[in-house]
Amino acid sequence: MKNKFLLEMQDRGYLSQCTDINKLEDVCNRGSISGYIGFDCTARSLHVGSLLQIMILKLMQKHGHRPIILLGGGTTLIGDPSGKDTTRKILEQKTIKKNIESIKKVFKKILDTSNKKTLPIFVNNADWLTKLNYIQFLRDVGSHFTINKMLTFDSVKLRLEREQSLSYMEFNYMILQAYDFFQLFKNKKCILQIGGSDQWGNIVNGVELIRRMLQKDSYGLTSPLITLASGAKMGKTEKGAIWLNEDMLSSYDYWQFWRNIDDRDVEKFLYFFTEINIAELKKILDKEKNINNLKILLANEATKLLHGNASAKKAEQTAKETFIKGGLGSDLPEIKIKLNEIKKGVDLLNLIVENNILPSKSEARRAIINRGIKIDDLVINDEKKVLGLKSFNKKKFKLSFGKKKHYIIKII
RNA sequence: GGAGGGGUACCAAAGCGGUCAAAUGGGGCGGGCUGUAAACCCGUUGACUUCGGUCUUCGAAAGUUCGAAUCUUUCCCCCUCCA
Repeated sequence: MKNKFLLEMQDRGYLSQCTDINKLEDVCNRGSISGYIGFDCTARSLHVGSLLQIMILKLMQKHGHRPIILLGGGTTLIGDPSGKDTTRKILEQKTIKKNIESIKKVFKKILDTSNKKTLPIFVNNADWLTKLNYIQFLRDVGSHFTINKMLTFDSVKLRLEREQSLSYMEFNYMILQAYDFFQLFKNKKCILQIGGSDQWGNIVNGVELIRRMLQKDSYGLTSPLITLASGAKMGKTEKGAIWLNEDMLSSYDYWQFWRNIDDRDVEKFLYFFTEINIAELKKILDKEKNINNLKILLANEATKLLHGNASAKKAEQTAKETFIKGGLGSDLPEIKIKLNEIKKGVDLLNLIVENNILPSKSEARRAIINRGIKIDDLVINDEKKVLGLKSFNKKKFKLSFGKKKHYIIKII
């Protein structure tokens, strides 16, 4: 492979399958192309599970191509059955609109918005999908799909095999996604669709639809599904989802997420989620044998991409202060208590719950019983502890829950 | 439309009149070991509590009973087979 863009895709491990890699290479060699990736709008923020896709868009820019971000305002109304066991709840249009606005922020942060040639384009498929005329659509588009074939796609097949119901609504998802590609091909000269490997079927459908309706070539390519060494899904734990929007997860917590990656995933993630060029990265990996330094590098680089260099450095500094020196880093979440309140005495359980350190008093109590709550590194044994002025003589102290969650308590 | 099976905590799954805030496994959280890792070990996992208890929970509602996740009725939802 000679095309620089595709070569780097491959070297970084972004490449899984392509509908026609040789032809795509020819097209890329001839000049700048536009390619799109679709994103779900089911939440106010994307999480790290979508980060690889964003990295690919960024890589396109690096090599002079234009990324198109399709925010699935229309398809989110339906719900993609790929990889889902059950129908998910249907969102209201209003919510989806809000989600889209919120999600856009992250793209604007990560992607390059200064170069006109590769300026990202945002599209919302609600713009065309919600205007479709059912009969017309069935005739124009539906006629190109056979049920026989649709039944063979994994997204459908798996559901049926597992004897899980699949609504007619969801069954149509793949047609709508194919139609999205068709629209973008026609109106934005978008010749490439990229997606996770679970999207392969949907992407191929789009390529075929374009061929049938316009007799034109388009291309699809997928990135591998990220597998964690632990077997868990990337960033998908219900409780601690790693959100990309800063109002949902602070840059410090984001940095911590990368710092705490499984040893076995570190090298792979350095290729995936940093912009360090490959030759240099290889050198670093060759030289640096201390896995913890590599994790710090990963955390810094990944945080830099999303929150900027200053935030990354601040997070690193805070981590150093907190974990190495056992002190107080400035980036730790701050809890303020008024002087006259502390004079009256502040109930520790209430303090923990009111500041969302734990969701209920019962859990807070349990944490104390399990020796999980510390003040200035001293284990609290008394679940009825009331903090008064005598408890300490500084203006600031550290409240810790477990080994990793620390808070600054500040008296004002 | 007909026949049957089923809906239990974050998930899976047991319980089928009191000893059930509900076995067990997974996940989560905390502790130990370590390197802010993994593996392993231990604890914990509805809420409130003056730590005596109290309140809410087994698809929904109503009922039987001293007492219901467990029995009855109606309703809602899911699955299988037949039409």
